[in-house]
Amino acid sequence: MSVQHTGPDSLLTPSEVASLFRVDPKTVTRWAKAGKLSAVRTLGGHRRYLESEVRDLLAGVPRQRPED
Amino acid sequence: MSVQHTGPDSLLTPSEVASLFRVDPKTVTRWAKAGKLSAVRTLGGHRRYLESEVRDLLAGVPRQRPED
DNA sequence: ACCCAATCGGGTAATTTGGGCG
DNA sequence: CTTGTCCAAATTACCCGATTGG
Repeated sequence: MSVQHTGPDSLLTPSEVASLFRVDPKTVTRWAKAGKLSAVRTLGGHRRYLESEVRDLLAGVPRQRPED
Repeated sequence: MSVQHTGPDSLLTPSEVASLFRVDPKTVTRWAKAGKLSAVRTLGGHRRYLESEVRDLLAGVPRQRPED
């Protein structure tokens, strides 16, 4: 039996994230490129986003920023 | 004499790998055919993947590529 | 031997990527 | 500076019937 890890990092596709934010998928890509959103890459280069992080962002939770 | 392996060689099914990457199981098959992912074959021809390798790939660890 | 979900194959739509432009 | 759109190329998703796994 395998135990579920503490961090269930379910992934979202670009279009799914885009729909949640009511934005074009390309915009989500820009956020990832800008480091505003962390992304996992498929072996083909497509991005998958952490659902937990997206939910936090949608809820208005500010992302951990490098010290100013 | 020991036949000890250097690492845990637990195997994952195509659908398990697909879930981890949030892709279709067929896509995982293409990765294997493309040599991006090493696969073990069952006697019936079904593929099984190395958990350790999959975890490395998910973490962004580039695969050791055959010499060009 | 039976059941049924999963994984073969192939083929064809739908997404995604990246760059550049407005 | 951020977002939306156009384009071509690459990657991925869904369709089928047949075989395999447990």
